[in-house]
Amino acid sequence: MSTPETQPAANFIRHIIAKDLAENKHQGRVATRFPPEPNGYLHIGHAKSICLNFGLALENQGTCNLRFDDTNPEKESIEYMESIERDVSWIGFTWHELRHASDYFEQLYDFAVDLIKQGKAYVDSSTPEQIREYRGTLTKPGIPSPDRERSIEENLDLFTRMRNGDFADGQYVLRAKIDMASSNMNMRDPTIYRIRRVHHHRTGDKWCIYPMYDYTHCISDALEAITHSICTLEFEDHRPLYDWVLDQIEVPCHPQQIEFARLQLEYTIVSKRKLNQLVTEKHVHGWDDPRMPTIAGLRRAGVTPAAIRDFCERIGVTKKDSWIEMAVLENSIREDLNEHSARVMAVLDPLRVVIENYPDDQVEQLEVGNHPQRPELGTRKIPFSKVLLIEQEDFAETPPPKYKRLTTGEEVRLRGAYVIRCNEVIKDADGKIIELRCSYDPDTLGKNPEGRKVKGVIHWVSETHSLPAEVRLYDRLFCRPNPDMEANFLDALNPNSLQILSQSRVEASLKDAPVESRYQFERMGYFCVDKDSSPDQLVFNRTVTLRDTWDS
RNA sequence: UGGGUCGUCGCCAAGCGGUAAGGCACGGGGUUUUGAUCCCCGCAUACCAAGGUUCGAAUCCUUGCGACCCAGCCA
Repeated sequence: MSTPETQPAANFIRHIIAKDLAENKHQGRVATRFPPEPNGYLHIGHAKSICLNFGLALENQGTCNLRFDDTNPEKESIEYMESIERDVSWIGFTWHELRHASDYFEQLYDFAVDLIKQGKAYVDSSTPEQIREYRGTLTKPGIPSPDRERSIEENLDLFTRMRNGDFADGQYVLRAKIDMASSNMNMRDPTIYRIRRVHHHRTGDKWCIYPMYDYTHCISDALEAITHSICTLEFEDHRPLYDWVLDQIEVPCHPQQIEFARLQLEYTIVSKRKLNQLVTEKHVHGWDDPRMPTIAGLRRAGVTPAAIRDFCERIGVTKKDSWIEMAVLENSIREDLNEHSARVMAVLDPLRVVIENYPDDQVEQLEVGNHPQRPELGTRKIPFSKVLLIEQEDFAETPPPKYKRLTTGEEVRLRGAYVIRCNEVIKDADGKIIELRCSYDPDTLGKNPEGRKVKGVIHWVSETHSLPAEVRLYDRLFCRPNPDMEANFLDALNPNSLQILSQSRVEASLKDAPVESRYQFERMGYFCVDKDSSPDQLVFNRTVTLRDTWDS
C-alpha cells in the first residue's frame, strides 16, 4: 500500500537551503520558526506555512521554533495561544522551543535605546494623521516630521518616560530614522514603538509601550538564531527594513527572509478577520465548525493530519499568486481515508424493506470484511433479518438510464448478503413510497446466482438491530469560488452548507465508536464521530463524499 | 503613472541553454459483492507577446502586455 505522503518535490526554498548548506552558510545549520499572532484560530493557510517551516527543519536535521508574535495585546489571548499549540501538535509537528515575542520585550527596549543613542531613532509627537500626511504617497516623497531632529538626549529622556507611563496613549511614538524619500514606503521612518495601555496576556501591565512587528520580528529571529525566516509575499517590501534593523544593532546572526505565496483555496476564505466574523455573527457554530477551513474545523470534520500534510506537499511552494481547487484537498483526504478507514454500513435516509420469504424470527450473523483491499483489518458480523432498511435513493419505480439499484420486478445485491427482488411497492395515502415487499434468493450468499447477472449492489441495515443516528452532511461553505472577491463575502455563503439527517440508522458495530473515529459508510462517503455524539445518540459528520463518476 | 514581485496544460507545478517531469481535474478501457478503490491508455510541436543572441532558448538579452503587493501608532 502506498503512503499518502508524496516525496519531497523541488521548490525554490529547498534550493536556497541546499545552496546555503553546500556553502556552509550558517555552519551548516537550518533553523526556522512558525510565528503566528495569537489572534485567532489556525487555518489551512497556516498549515501550509507550518508544513513548510517544520518540514524544512526536519528534512535538514534542523530546528523549528513555535513563536507567538504577541506584540499587539488588543487582539490576542491565551485561548488563541492554546488552540495554536494544540493545532500544530495535531498536524504532527513538535517544536524545538516555544517562544514569544514578549519574551524579548526587555531586550527589544534596550536595542531601541541603542538605536536612539546612535541617532537612528527619534520620539515623535505627531498625530497619526500628521504622520500619514508627512509620509507622502506612492509617487510623492515624504517630508520630515518637525521632531525628526530632536536631540539624542531628549529622545532618550522621552523614550524612558514613554516606558514609565508619563504620557497618554498615542501621545508619542518612537520612529526609526531612515529615509523619508524612499520609494519603499516602509522605509519612510516607520513607527517602532507605540504607547498603549492594554493588559497583555503574558506580561500583564508591566508594559505600556509595545514594539511594532517590523522592529520585533527580525530581532526575535536573530535572537533565536533563525537561519531562514520564511513569510508570505506581502512582506517582500518589508525585507529592506528587516535587514536595516539588524544592520544597526549587534545580534548573533542575520537571518535571511524568504517570501512565498500564501494559500488561496477555492470556495473558502482564509482571512482571520472574516473567519472571526463568521463565528461572531453565528454563520457557523464556532471556530471548529466542520465547514470552517480552520484546523479545528477540518479536524472535527474528520480530516486527518496526514491528509493535510499531503495536501500541503502537493500544492507546492512558489511566489506565484494561485488558487488551489478544492478537488486537490478532497483528493488528499480521500486517499488517506480510503486506506485507513474501516468500512461499515449506514442508511442515511431509510426505506423499509420486508423480505417476504424470509422466516419471521430468523436472524443470521453474516461475516463481512472491514476493508476490501486490506484483509488484515479483519471482519465483523452483521445481523440479517426479515425487515431491513435501504437508502431511499437506492430504489426507483421509474429508473433513469443505466440505473444499477433496486427497481420494481428487478434484482439487486445487498452488500455482503443476498440478492433480493422487489415484488411490490407500498405507498401511503399521499402516494409516498413507505415500504418495499421483496423476496430473497437463499442461494446467493457469497456467490452469484445461476444464469443471470446482478450488477447492482446496495447497502442496508437490519431495522431492529441497527442504531439510530444523526448524520450531518456538510457542503462547501461558499457557493462562489472566490468569496473574497465579492463585495460582501457573506453574499457568497452557501445556504445549504449543512443538512442534518436525524432518522439515519447505522450498523450495531458502531455502538461504542469513540469521538473522532473515522469510517467509510459504504457507498456514502467518509464519516467521523462528532464530539456531540453519545452512546444514546450517535452523531456523525460527513468528511467528504466518495468520488462519484456516475454521470446522471 | 514611485517601488517590489510574478506570468509553463482547466487548476497546481518541475525545469535553471541541449530540444516540455509529476499531481489534481477531465476523457476512454479493464478488474471489482462500494457507480469506491486499483490497473492501463489519452490529455501543452508548446512555455504571456514580439523581437534578438545562439548550432540549439521556457531557460540569456530587449521591448511590450497582464496580474498581485505597499501610503496602520495591525501582523
